[in-house]
Amino acid sequence: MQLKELSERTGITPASIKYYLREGLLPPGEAVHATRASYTERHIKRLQIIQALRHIVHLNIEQIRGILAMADDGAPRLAVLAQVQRVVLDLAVDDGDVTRTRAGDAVVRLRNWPDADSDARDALNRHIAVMESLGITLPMDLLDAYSRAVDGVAGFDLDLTAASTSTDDAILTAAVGMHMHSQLMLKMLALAQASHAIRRFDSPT
Amino acid sequence: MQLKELSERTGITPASIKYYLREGLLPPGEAVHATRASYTERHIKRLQIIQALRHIVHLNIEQIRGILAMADDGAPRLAVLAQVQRVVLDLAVDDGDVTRTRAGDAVVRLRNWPDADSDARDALNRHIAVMESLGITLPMDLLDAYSRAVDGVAGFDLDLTAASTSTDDAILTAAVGMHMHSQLMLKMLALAQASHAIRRFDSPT
DNA sequence: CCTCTAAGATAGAGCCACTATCCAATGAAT
DNA sequence: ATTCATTGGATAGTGGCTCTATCTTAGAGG
Repeated sequence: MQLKELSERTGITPASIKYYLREGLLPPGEAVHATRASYTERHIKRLQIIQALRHIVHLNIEQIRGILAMADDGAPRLAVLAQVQRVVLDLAVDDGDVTRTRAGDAVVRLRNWPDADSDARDALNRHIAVMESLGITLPMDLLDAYSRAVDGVAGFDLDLTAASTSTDDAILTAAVGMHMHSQLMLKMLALAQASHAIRRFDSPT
Repeated sequence: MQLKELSERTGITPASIKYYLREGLLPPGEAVHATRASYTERHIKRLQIIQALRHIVHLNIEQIRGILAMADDGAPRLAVLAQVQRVVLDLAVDDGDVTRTRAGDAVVRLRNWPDADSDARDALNRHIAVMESLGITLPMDLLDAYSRAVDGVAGFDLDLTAASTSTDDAILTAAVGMHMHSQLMLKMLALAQASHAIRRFDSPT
């Protein structure tokens, strides 16, 4: 198919598609000749992934390019997914001068996780430290409950990504899944807080 | 104190402070006379809140104004905190045409939460529906584990916000707390996934 | 031959959160 | 008394980001 059809089938304007081509997010179509290119179903899928990463997960163009470039360079799937994690966790965040805790390490031991991925563990340690420095204490039994919940879902998510036929699919599943779980937590927390507030202030039993 | 000192003590440029004044995020200082105004500690605190809501929670100016305007209008603290929730949950999100589930209601029953806040419950129902529509299934025992974890922290957070001496403090605690918990979940999930992946692919026991 | 569409290049638009400049007014410092 | 610093108020400009539009050249199919 050519550009126009690609645009119609994805709902993305030709101008935007050209932009994504320029930015290297979308691989060029096969050049039939100098002024005609042909695109495939893979391009449609790729555009859907770009849309999801942009507008659901809220990544910027550069972050998306970094992930997709790895995939296009034929990097092993696990490496690509590690990159997805790194970007979604936003490891570039500057935590400043908080004194680290080792609470994350404790979680790893508690859950009996193999502690190889130091990126994610460091991110967790840093994050817990930041929360503590903000006066949000995290007792071990809370970390226990969180990690237990997350332990269950991780195996399942892994099945999902492993079942993905293409690396592109795996990227989408992983990124959207992480984001959605985090948002789910936000919504549950809100509901829990609202419920507790009602119980505490509205019913002086 | 006057503007210059306010700027020095918060590290925010006078130009930005004027901008926040213009946008109605920061109440004007008490006018000593036509060309001199005096600011108080409250203004310092307010600026810190604005910074946190902007750069940690990533709210935009309009969202911040909506929240702070309620506080300045003397709205009851619970109403202001409900607004904080609404904004952080981003209820404006357009979920489109997913068929709702009642899984959120089930969670409410399971946890024995009083089901008065329909905003948060609707948000949860919608979110679960969106996840299901994306192929992310959420078995009841996962929702059980999530909600159990969150149930514990909600009471504690409520203590924190209740202990806040000012509504401004309560806003800060609530907004930053919600955001931080959600990010914590993201980081734990990443670590769990990494651990599962290692266990599955690196040790073919 | 005429029209459609392509690639490629470049420029412009629109939003957002600042940031800078200019002004008249005015108390404070010397 | 005069100079200086600073204010409120107004207005305009900047920089980053994601598109969006225009223009050119060129080939293909009807």
